[in-house]
Order: sequence, then structure tokens, then C-alpha cells
Amino acid sequence: MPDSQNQDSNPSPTAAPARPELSKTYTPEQHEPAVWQRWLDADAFHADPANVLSGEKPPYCVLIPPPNVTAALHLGHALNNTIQDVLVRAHRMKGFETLWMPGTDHAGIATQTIVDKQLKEAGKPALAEHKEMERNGEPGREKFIAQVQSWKDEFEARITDQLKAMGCSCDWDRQRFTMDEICARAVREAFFKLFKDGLIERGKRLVNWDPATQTALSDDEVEAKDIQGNFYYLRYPLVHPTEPGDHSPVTWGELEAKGYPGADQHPEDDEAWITVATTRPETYLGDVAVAISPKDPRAQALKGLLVDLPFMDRVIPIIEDDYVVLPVALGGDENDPKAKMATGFLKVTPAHDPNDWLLGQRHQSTIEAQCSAGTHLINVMAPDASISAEYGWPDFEPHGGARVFIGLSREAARKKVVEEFQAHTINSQPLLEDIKPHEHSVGHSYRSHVPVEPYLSDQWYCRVTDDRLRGNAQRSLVAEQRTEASLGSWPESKPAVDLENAGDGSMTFHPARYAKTYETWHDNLRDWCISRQLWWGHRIPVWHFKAGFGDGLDPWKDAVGYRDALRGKIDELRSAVQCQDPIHCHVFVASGRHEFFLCTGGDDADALLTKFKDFIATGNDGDTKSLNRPDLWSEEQHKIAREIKYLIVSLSQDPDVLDTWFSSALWPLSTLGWPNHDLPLITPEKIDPLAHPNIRSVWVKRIGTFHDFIGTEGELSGELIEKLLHLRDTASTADGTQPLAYQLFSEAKLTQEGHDAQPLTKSKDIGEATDLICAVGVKAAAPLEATKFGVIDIPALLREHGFQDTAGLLAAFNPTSVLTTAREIITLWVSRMAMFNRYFLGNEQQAGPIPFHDVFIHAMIQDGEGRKMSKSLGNGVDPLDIIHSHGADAMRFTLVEMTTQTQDVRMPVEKDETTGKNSSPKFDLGRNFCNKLWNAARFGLSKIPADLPGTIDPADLTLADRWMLTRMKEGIAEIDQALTSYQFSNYAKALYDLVRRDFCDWYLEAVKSTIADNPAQQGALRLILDSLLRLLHPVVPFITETIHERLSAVPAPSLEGLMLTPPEKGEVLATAGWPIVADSLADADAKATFERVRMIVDAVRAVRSANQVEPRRKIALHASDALAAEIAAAQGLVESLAGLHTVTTDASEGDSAAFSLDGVEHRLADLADALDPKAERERLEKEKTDLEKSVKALAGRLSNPGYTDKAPAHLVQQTRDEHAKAEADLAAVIKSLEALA
RNA sequence: GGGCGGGUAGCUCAGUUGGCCAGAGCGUUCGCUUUACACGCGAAGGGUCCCGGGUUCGAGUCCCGGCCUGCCCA
Repeated sequence: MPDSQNQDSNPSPTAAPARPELSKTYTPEQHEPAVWQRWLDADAFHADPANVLSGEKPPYCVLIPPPNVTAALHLGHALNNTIQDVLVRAHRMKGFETLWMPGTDHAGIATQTIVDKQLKEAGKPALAEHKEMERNGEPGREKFIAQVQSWKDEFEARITDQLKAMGCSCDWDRQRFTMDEICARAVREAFFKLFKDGLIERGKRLVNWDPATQTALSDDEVEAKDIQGNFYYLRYPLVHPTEPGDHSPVTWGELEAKGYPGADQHPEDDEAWITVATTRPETYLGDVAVAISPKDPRAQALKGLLVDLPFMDRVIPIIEDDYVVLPVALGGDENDPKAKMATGFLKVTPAHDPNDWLLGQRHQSTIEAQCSAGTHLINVMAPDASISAEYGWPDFEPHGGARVFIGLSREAARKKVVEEFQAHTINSQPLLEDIKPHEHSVGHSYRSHVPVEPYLSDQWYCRVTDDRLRGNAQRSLVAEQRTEASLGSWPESKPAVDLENAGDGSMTFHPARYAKTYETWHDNLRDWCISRQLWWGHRIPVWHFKAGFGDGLDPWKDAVGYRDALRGKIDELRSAVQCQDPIHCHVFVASGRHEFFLCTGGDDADALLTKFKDFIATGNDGDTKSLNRPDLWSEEQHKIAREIKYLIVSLSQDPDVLDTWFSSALWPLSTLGWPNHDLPLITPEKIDPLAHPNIRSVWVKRIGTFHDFIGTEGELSGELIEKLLHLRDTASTADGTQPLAYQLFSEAKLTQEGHDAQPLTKSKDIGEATDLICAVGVKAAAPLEATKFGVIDIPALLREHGFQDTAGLLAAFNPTSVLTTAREIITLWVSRMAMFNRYFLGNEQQAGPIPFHDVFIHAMIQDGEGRKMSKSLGNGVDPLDIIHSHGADAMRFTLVEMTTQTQDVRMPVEKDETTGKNSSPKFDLGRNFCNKLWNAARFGLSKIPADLPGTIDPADLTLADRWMLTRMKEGIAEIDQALTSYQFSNYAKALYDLVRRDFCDWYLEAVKSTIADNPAQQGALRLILDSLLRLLHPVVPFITETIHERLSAVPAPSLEGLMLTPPEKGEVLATAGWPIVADSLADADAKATFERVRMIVDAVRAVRSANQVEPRRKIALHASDALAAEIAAAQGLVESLAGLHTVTTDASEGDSAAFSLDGVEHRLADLADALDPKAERERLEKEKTDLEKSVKALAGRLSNPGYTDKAPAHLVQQTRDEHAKAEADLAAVIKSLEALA
């Protein structure tokens, strides 16, 4: 047996390695599934945090931006994930412990809307019907969520399959979903901490309301669209402030007397009015004032007067505010389009417009004192945006003059208001003065696409503007990406430099320009509305209650004292029933009332409150036993419960869910195990030494006592034990090994001794321990079958019982290495991850680490016309279609090649007429490249015998070998540079040049004539091919793995200076080492010589082609002495590559073609049986013209003294050399032409 | 309105401190069943670097002003 770097652990000395022939063209569908299976079998993608924590390997971690479960992945996802896979695979090969965390996002409003729409279309009970059920006391919410859940299951599976088909090397055992138990736990913890720390508050404010889905939206979920609307000019009569309900009209005459400009244009006894301009006339029902600019010349005359709102019996004040735009006629800005449309009077509707809301705040007391409704907020709409008096319209009754509008949609109401104003008159002129067309921007819901209604409602807010959140996000950014402007406005956002590991200034955007988007976003941040009136999402862990009067406490007089008393009582109850999870109480003031809320920090606390709610409802003191677990309550415990019962009446959980981005923001924490990240690390060896390293994952749970874990039969934990024992004893995997084992540890010892702690084996120790950890080692990734229990999905089973496989992940992998995502995500997601990661991993002294060091923003893929790919345009490309037609590798290579530093990339889309599917000719690039690689490998393999020498002496290498190795060293440097700077296109181009141009076109052609008899060259080819496969693997993993499997059948010889670390796991290339070429193999002479060979061959080929010489015809070269010597030194390469049978210094006889090289004329003879002198003359004439042009240009440059004096000397010299060479070449060509004549 | 891109060969794009006569892939033309590859090999043609100024010995690149086009934010 020859020496080998890849020693087979089970060598078979008799049988030669199987070397099946490769097919003539690469057929991806034949190889991709098999390769995928090999990776899984090798456990190639599973990361082990222990390798990081022990210091053995540096970490590299990428978190997938979890795709929405709303739909299958599109080409943008394919690009996004290909880039991540390239980075992940390259780092894995470079020796990093590499974790790529996969998962999906529940996308609350989007998924709920889609499922609702689907149900409606299918004629099944949809959201509205389920809401009706819920109102009737039936479980409508549960049923609807189950429908969404099954949609989620379907799409999660589809998305996962797509990612796998693309070859994504995620750690699939750790796949997450933003609503699974592990993520939910993080959401609860995070919300609780924010609540407790005063960063979450309740507020009645104007929100972006989506009347279609009837939920609040955050600012980012609103998209502005330009709408062709109108400005409506409405006349409001002026009145005197006299008796309530009896306001006498103001006449124009009175106004004229007060110096009101323009009043003299009206009959003096006529009633006077003012005109407001609005785009939304229907909101006039909620008007509480009319505003005028204090600079307005009419303002003085109007002081003390009021406005009588038509048909409303509401009299409202006139307020002065600088916000109001002056019309151009009265001195307003001519360049302001608003000033052209304005009347100078602005109707103020604080409950239906964000700007009016601010006006209402500023003038609240004036408005409340003078508006006959007595309030500065009148909401005239129901949640579906129809006109309604039931949501805060205090003066609707008893007058009810606006009854005609009730129940109308906002669109119909607008029409009706305009009609009414048209139909009614003041001084026989219509109240509707004018309508002018006006294009303006209107916010629309990004999901339902209806116009967003600014709507007054109670919501939960996260105070992201607090420095603990915003400030830390701002300070994350690397110093050179901060701008002066931002630092000037936000001096406190300057990164700290003196704090070690503060995480400040350590996050970098690539390309750098996107840092500005991030920075600006934070500079203009507003508090984040996090509650959504949806069902699909994380339920807000807050309980609202009506306060009672226990212990003589009056919640309305002393809210804080009441709150503190309740906090104390709650803690007593928790402790009495051994509830581990915290409960916190807050009081908020909304609409002038105190509102009391309890927030729970975990399942235990939730369960406690649920039971307590029942306790309150039944009023049965004896029932309080159910609160306890597992013992009966003592008298003291009953007493506490009764006391709280007097403080709390009618407890109910908040029905709303959290904004999806809240759980997304926790992704770097939740997926890595936070808040249970302190679970001790247990390595697979501890579970089952015999089976290691085949144990795939280790699941652990802190179980307190043995009793807790075993439980009794029929209880969940007892049942789990039974299943685990049964599986351990009866189930087996394909190779006959057992799929799982479990062991118990003392937590104290694990924490103390780490990996070295021994499992507990004595039943006495187990029975007595109070701090037990149960660890389950799982081998199978797929569900297991075991008689009695049928098919069991072990990870799901363990999750259900609170086991986690996250131990050590947070410590090993957060901060992660890089986040790869799209532009619009910077504000929606990147920012919030930065805020949360730093907040939750920090403490009061110091902010925590950033979630990722780098953020790479990739381009958006557009179609050939620069339009977004979308379903409605039908120009989308399905990644699976490309994988099926071209192969996953071809798609990946093309996408990587396209990924330059620009914002958008275009991909011409063509519809295949036969299949009806969209594709793009761009993918041919990748397919052709893969096919070329395949055939090059096929050829290479056919030239590599099974019995290579064990060692290659570098001295035995040919010129071509040394050149190729040198080129490889250069190529590796280019590739490494491209990858570290996220220049993916450069990576693909470097590979293309190295593989296609250098290796295929020149190296393989060069070795053809010598390799059969040269064992050293055979060995070199074996190693060069191996190295190239490694460099290619990150972008084209399937084909390289397939070829590598064949290549590995031939043991690799050793060559000093070339390091090819063998695969770590299962002999798969995916875990092999990145090639390292030492300086000793870089041969500058070989490179220069080979480049000369290429030049000479090119020159000969050009002449051959111009003279239409048969490719197979060998010709004679009559060269100068110098050229002939050079060719002789090239070991026959020129002869074979240029097709020469003779190289001689003799003068040619008979027909010959001339060409010049280095300013010397050489001749090629034996080109054909007869040479065509006319064609030869044409070729030479053209060459002469080109050279003359060249000589003239170079001479011109040299005759410019500015150039020769000021340009760098080496450039001037270079120009002189070129000039001399061009002149010599020209002379040679002229000589050839003369000879021809 | 503010911010950020793009405009280079017929098409899609490179061109990183200004420095060979501006490159690649596809497409086009010519030749070729050549010891792996026609999803291939060899050769060739193809550019007012959007327009107008400026700085410089020298500008696709830097500066100023336009035009066209896309995205994000208000």
C-alpha cells in the first residue's frame, strides 16, 4: 500500500478501489440526493460548542434570516442563502467550528391574512366566523390558530426542502421556528424584563390602524402610495361665544370693523364663515378646533370668536399655531405646494390625524374649555373605519345632527359629507366652496393594502427611544461608519472606548454605505407599537385586572401604594405555591384612569394566574387547592389567596399578540438557548462512550430532583421516562446502533468540573441529589419507529418536555460572525436585534455584546427590465425550477457570480414555452462551468493511476506543474481576499479564471503529451485537482463532493509545501481542509517562462487561424536563435500546444507566413499545400496599420514634456520600451510585406 | 422633499489609492467531430465609458452642473 494522507480505517488489501466511470455530461439530479445523504450521514453540518469553549477551534456562526412561512422561497432567498452557505462552507473548511442556524418566521399578520383569504376562497369558516364563535363562548381562537398552524407546517416543510435542495449546510438538528417552545420562552423572558424595567408601557395614542385586518401596525408596516385625490374646501360659519347652545352668528360687517382683510367683499349683514381645506372631509365629524397661523393677518379679527360645525350642534374654538401654512396670497411660501392649496384655516381632528393629534396636545386646555363637546379627542369611527358614535363621540347624543352618517364606510361617508355640504347653504351659497384635484401620499397597510387609518386605541409600546435600547444600537456601529452629523445630534451615542468588551463600535456594514441607513433610522426613531390585534403570534404575557379594595387600600387614591402592596402579596403567593417564575405588577395611566396589569415571566406564573382567575370566578375558597402543586395548601396559603382576592377582581389575559419583529429581534438569543443558556454543557461522550461520535445532539434539562423527573405513571414526565427507556431498549438505527441514551448528572458538579464531571450511577446518589440535570443523547435525525409507541420524533418529544439542545451555544457563538440580509431589513430587524442582544446580555453597568460582527447587505434581483420580481407581474423565477433544469450548483455559481457591490442586479427572465416555467439564460453560465469542471475531472481521473508514488519530490515537477501550483497560490490569495471582503463576484471570477482558463485551457492541454509516462506529474495532477475541488466546494458543493469521492479512491501523495488536510468527518469534502500552498512552491521563474510559452503559442495560433490551417496539421516554425532557444527550454510545450513538427533557425524555403514577436520576424511554413498570398497580404497590411497607430500614439505621449517630466519614471520607461518594440515589430512587418511582393 | 444606487460592447456586468491601445460571460462572425468536454475547442469583429464643464502630463475613475433610471425613507 502506498503512503496516504487519507488512511482508510478499514483497508481492503485485495480489492483495488472502485473507480466507476463518470458519465460524459454532468447530470446533477443523479448526484445531488446521494451527496446530500452522505453529508447527513457524516453529520457534517453539526456544530459542537464544546470545541469552541475548550479553545480548540475558533467559532464561526451565521443565523439564517428566518424566511416567512407565508410562501415558498423565491430567487432572492436563493441568493441570500447561497451567500451564507458559501461563507459557512469556506469557514468550516478553514478550521472554524461552524454553526449555521436554520429556521423560519411565523410572520403574524402576513400569515394570518393569507390563511384567512384562503379559507374565504374555499368557502370555509374564516377569521370573521371564528371571531363570532369566540364571542359566543366557543373556542374560535384555538380553531383558527390550528388552521394557521397547518399552513405553517406545510410551508415550513416546503421551505426546508428548498434550502436542502440548494445544498444549504445548516445545522438541521437545531432548526427553529419563531413560535416554538424555545423561542416562546425567550419572548416571555424578554417581555417580562422590559416590563419590569419600565421599557414597556401602555398608551392610548394614535396608531396606524389597518381597518381590513383590524390591527395596529408599526410605522415600518405602512407603505406610502401616491393617490389622486382632492382638496375639499368647506365653509364653517363663525359664531359669538354667548350662551351654551345659543350662539349668535357673526356678520361680515362685524369682521370688517375688526379689520378682517376681504370682509368688505361680502354684504355686511350676511353671516360670515371661514373656509378649511381638507383631503378627508369625513373626518370633520371629529373636529374640535380650527387652527390659524398667528402670522395670518385675519387672526387678530377672529380672536374670541368660535366656529359652528355644520349639522353637528358642536361649537369649536379657533386656535393659533405656527404649524398652519400661510396661503400664498397672504404671504405664504410660493414654492410650497401646500401654500398654493391652503386657505390658512386648518380643521383640527386630533383623533384622526397624527399632525392634528400634536395640535390637540398643544392646545388641549383651550379646546376643552371652548369646544362644546368638552374634550379635545373625538373618535367618530369603529375599528372597521365605518362612522360610529360608540367609540368616543361624547356629544353625538342628545343632538345627533350627524345621524345620517352613522354606519357609512369611510369612503361612503366622504361622499355623503360632500353631498351635504353641497346641498346646504350659508347666505344662499353652498357650504362646499370648491373641489380641486390633488395628488398626495397616503399610507397603506403593507399586508392588506387598504389605506391606513390613524386611529385612537390602547396599545403596548416598547420604549426603544430609551438610551438603553437606541443608544446601544447607535454605539454598536464601528467608529469609521458613524457620521459627524449623527454624533453631533446624539453626543451620547458616541461609542465608549475605555470599556473592555463593551461591544461598542464593533459592528460593520458591508458595503459600508448601508451604515448610514442604520444610523439615520436610529436618529429618527419613535417608540415602537408592539401589540397587534391578531391571533397568530406570541400572546402578550400581561393580565389586566380590575382593582379591588382590600386592606383598606384605595387604588384610585394611592395607585403606587396599592401597586406595592399587591406586589408583596403576589410574591407571598408565589412563594407559598412554589411558583418559580416571576410576576410583576405595573400601573399605567390611560385616558386619565389608572389601569393595573400583571406581567408573567414564565409558564408557571401563567398557570398560577389562570388558576387564580378561576378561583376568583368561582368564588370558592376551597378550590384554591388547585393552585398548589403537588401538596395541599396550608391555612396560611389560603389566607394569602383570600387577601389577594380582595385586591384583584376580574383578572383577564390580554387578548393581543406581539409584533412579529419582537420575536425576530430575539433570534440571536433564542436560537442559541437564551434565557436558559446557563444549562451546563454535556458532551456526547458523557452520554454513551461506545456510540460516540455518532451521537448527533445532546438534550439537557434541569430537573431539580429525581422525584420531579420520574413522576408517576400517567403523568407527562412518567410517560416520557417510559418512552425513553423503551426507545433505548428496542429502537435501532440503520447501522444497528441504538438511537439514544440518557444520563443524570449533578448540576453542581457539572458547573464546577465542566466536561470532566462524571454522571451519577448509584441509585442512592441519584435519589438524594436535589440539583439533577438529565441529558439525553440522540443519534437519529429522522423520526424513529419503536413498537408500542410507533413513529416517534425524538427532538419534538424532548422539546415537549422542556429538554433543550442549546447548552453552550450562546457562550460559544454569540456574537455571531455575520448577518446576510436584504436592504429593507436593516431597519425592521438588524436594529432591533442590536438593541435586544445588547440589552438582554448586558447589565446595569455595561451593555452586552452586539449580535453579529458584520452585516452583509446583498443586492435585490430584478428582471431584465429592472422591475421587482413579483407574482402579479409573473416575472418570478422559482429556485426549484432552476435546480431541476440546471442543477443546484449551476444556480449557486451564477448567483454568486452576479453578486457585486451594487444595490440591484438584473436577471433577464425567459419563459420556457414547453414547460411554462420561467428561467434565465444567465444560469447557462453556471451549468456550462459545472459541465466543464466535470469533464476536466473526468479527463484528469483517467490520467491518474491507482498506484501513485507516496511522495513527490518538488524537483521532479515539470514547468507546467510548477506554473499551475504558482497560479493556485495566487488564486487562493485572491479567493481569500474576495471572501473576507464579501466580494462574492470576485470569488466566482477567481475560480473561473483558475479552473477554466488556467487549469483546463492550459494545464491539462500542457500535460497531455507527458503525463502518461510521468508519475510525478500524475501525482501533481491528483493534488492540483484535489486543491481546486476544495476551493470550489463552497460555491458548487454537490459536484465537487461527487468528484472528490472518486478522486479519494486514489490516495493522495505528499508534496512538501502543499497542505491538504483530510476530511474530519465521514470522508466528505465538506469537512476537508482549505488548501494551503507554501511559499516554497511559488516559482516566479516557472510562471514567467510559462507566460512566454502562452504568448508564443498565441502568436502561432493567430497565424494558423488567419491562414485557415487545419487544426490537426503540424507546421514548421523558422525562428530567431533567441526564440528557438527559449522554445527548447520549454520542454516541448510550445511544439505540442502550437502544433509544430519542427522548430528551426534555418531560413524557410518555399511558401511561408511571417509574424513578428519582440520586434523580430519569424516565419511559419508548411501551413498548407499552397498558401494564399492575397490573404497573407491582407493580414500583414492590417497588422501594419495597427502598429503604425500604436507607434504614433506612443510617440505622441513621449513627445509631451509634461508627461516625461512629471509621470513616474517607471511608467515613462515602460512607454519607451513599448514604443521601441512597436517600431521594431512595424519594421519586421514591412519587411515581410516586401518579401511577399 | 431627504438618502442611496445605476447609466461602460447587441445583452448582463467587472474595472478598489487617476497610469499599457478599457475587460469578462452570453450573443455575433470564421474555422474545427482535435487524446475530457459542441453545456466544447481555436481565432476574430464589436465601445463618443449618458451629456457639458473643470482639475491633471494623463480622467471610465476625482470635482461641479445637467439628463435618464431604480430602490429606501418622510
